[in-house]
Amino acid sequence: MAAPTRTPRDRWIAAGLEALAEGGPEGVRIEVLAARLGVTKGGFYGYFPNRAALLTEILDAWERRTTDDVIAQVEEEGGDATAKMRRAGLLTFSSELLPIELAVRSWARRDPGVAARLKRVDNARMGYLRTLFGTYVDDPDEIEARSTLAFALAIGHHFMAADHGGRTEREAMALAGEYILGPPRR
Amino acid sequence: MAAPTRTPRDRWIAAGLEALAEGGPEGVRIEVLAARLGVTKGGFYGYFPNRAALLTEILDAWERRTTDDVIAQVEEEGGDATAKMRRAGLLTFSSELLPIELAVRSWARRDPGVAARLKRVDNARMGYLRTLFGTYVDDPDEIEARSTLAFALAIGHHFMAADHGGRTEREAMALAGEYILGPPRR
DNA sequence: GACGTTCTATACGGCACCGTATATAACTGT
DNA sequence: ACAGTTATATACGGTGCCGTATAGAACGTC
Repeated sequence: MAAPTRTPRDRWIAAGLEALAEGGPEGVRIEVLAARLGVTKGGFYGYFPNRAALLTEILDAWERRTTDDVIAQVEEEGGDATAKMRRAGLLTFSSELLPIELAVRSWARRDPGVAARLKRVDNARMGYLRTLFGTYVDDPDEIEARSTLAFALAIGHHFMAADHGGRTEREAMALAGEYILGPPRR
Repeated sequence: MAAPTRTPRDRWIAAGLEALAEGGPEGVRIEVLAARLGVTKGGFYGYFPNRAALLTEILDAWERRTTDDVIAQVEEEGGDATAKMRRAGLLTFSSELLPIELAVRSWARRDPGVAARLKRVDNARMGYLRTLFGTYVDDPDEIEARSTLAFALAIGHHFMAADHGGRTEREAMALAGEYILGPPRR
């Protein structure tokens, strides 16, 4: 009853996510995506009213993947709080999701809508962190300090360009991670 | 002997720095800068061969300000290591320099030349941090851990969107800072 | 195999910006 | 005043992209 859909909605969004990861929101150009999909933009405007709508759906897709999908996978695996934590971190900062995450974070500094989204996501993650630290740290101030540091480390080191004096970045991160996750001081 | 230079080189660079702070490198558009300077782009191409040259000089200016200028000001004030440290941090993350810094950091993820510059700057800063921590921490691993965490916190928290459970961001940062700068554990 | 339906290609007008070429204005030393 | 010099304005062609309008191609149904 119709021509076969060569390039459905999802493919545009997937291509958009890739472009976002590589070039930020400015890199998401409809004609460029079309070329990459081996298609012209003809079909695009059947699914989306305009470029802004695509960007919104790209963010929707990312938000879902980096929250619900991650949680679902983590809960499926099970394990204690620390194990879940580690797993959530690995999934969230996987090579697939990380570049998108960093692009969104930069984008949020210039777009209030994106900032609001990111706030939702970050608050959920910080809540998770506080819960975890709460299982072996009593002082609420220390819980907040450690959660903030852990989060800032996880995000911040991707924006840092420094070497680590003979150590690999991996080693330095392990040292810093241990320092912040270690047993309570007091 | 000539018409008065209404818009010298430096003004183009200054306007470029502002535009970079507000909109990233994509926001540095010659015709837009000209309009903001109340001028057309006519004069621009007398000073710069093209847009790329302006971007390079913008980075030059930023690099100088955020390294040499900061160091000079810090050294002029004097004081002990901790005082110098604090002062350097305040200057580096001043409301004037901070937005540029964050824009450059995002930019560096997509441009190898910018990444190389940022690496120079970050290495200098990390060296400074290690020296400071070295004055009251002995274990080299702990020095590296603390330096990495302090740096990641300083940068990372500007890319975070989370609230801090009743606390202001300032309070949370103070807690985290104290935790990482405090006396040695062992 | 003609039909309507759905996806895609093509062609277009418009906008924002780049970089060049050329003209005009503003000033200074003589 | 005038010429020489320099900063700026204006006008232009080119590019990359957006969004629309329209035509054609591919397919299931009858």
